Amino acid sequence: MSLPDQSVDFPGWYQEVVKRAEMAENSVTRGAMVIKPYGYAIWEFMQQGMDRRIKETGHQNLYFPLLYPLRLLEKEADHVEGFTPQVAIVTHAGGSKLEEPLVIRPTSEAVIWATYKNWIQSYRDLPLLYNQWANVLRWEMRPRLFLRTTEFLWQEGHTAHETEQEAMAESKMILSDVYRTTVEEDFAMPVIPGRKSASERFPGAQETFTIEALMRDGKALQAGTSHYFGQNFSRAYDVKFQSRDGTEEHPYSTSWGASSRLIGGVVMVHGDEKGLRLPPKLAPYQVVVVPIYKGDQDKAKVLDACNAVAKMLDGLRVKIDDREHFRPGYKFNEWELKGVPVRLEIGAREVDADEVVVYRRDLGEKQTERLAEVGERANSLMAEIQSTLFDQAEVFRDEHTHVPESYEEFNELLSSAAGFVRAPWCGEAACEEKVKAETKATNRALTLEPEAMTTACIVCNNDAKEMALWAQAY
RNA sequence: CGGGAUGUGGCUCAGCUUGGUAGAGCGCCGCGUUCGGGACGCGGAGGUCGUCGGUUCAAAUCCGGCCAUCCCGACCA
Repeated sequence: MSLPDQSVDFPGWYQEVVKRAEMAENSVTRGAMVIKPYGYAIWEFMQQGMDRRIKETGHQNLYFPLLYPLRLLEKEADHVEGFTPQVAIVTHAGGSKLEEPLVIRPTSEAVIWATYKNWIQSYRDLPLLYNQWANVLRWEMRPRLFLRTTEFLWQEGHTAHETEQEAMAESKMILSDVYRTTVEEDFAMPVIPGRKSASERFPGAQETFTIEALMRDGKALQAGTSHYFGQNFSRAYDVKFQSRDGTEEHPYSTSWGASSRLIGGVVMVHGDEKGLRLPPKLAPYQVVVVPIYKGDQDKAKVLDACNAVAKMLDGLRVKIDDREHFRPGYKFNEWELKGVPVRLEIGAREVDADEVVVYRRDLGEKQTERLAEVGERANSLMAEIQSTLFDQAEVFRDEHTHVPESYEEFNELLSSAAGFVRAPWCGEAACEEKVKAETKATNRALTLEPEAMTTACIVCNNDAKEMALWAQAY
């Protein structure tokens, strides 16, 4: 009945929570999951918040096909090299072999740039600020629910710009105004924004920006990435426009994505020994009302009171759990497992006294409230719980961010997945490889803007060029 | 794709060593008693024991092939 201990078996705990909370389960298709209604509802609330911000920053949604010719993927050298190992290819259809194989999109730069070629002739056609919500397929050896599955859901933005400055500004703006705000405000997950080192960059990108979050097991999760491509894709796909000066130029481009993996993140950042703890902004039910009665004489009275209270919670997502075949204690445990932020308990005692028992999942505390004030109280609790979860995660993150003095200490911290480790780096891939081989940890992010360094690389002791954030990662 | 393990009702597993009528807990269905932190009693449904072959009078059990899944490594949102 109880969950595996987080500190003993974190992967087991995660798997159990996701299954028992009815978020998702493994499917008959190896590596691909079934997202169940409770998990999909969380995805929809994430989607709403992010979609709103994408549109507020001037983008429009559109949709490109799931399949596109393999030869398109092959046009950008780094891009194809990066994705080939994970691409599924359709070779047969309509009862015969296809003349030209089609890839199932692992990402859509190829098909989009092959199309943008037709849409861009003049600087007057720019910028193109488009986004799509889609599923993508990347073959996985070792799948894990939400975190790593062969098929996953995401949004991918693809923009084209007149100038380098404009494209660079776009990719940074998305990181801060869409990803960081969505993840921090809606997911209550504090993140560290940064740049990826060359080895961690998206295939084909000149610069990749990231937001990194810390899970409760001390491992990092990349929560969203935004890429600056320069002219890589416009050159590879032969897209040109006539500039204000009349010259012919390749546009500058970006792409950016965040996926259903974030749902795994919310589990691993906020979950505890009782299960999920959902931030109110993502919770399918923000308040659950549990009626408590013995026999039939109290039943009508109590249920009436529950309905009356639910009406006072106008604007909140409320569930009255009036199932008769479960006792209250069972329901308490179930809704705590599912992470519902607030539970109201209403029995004959409360009805007679014009009171309600209020349980908050974030702190695990019960309080008795005046019935007349429960509407107002529930509303203020939503904001309180949202910020408490963020604050708790931030304290955890800060307590698990280390600045080692020596390579020995650095190695020990990373090997034991003690959290984020800040340490100067010379910029050489050889040092990243050594760290990965010895500790399993990778370079998660560099400071958003490069800063002048006067110290030595923690790994090789040569002059440091960057301050880097290191961690084991999902 | 390399190394290790496992396949038995929906789930978790026992039974296999020593071949002989397929079991438990949870879940599910019915009835009743319960109901303020995961209730209990009684009755019931549900399994070609992963698969194909071999040995044997007889195979969940012994032998071999295949398939699948899980864990550990290289890849990844």
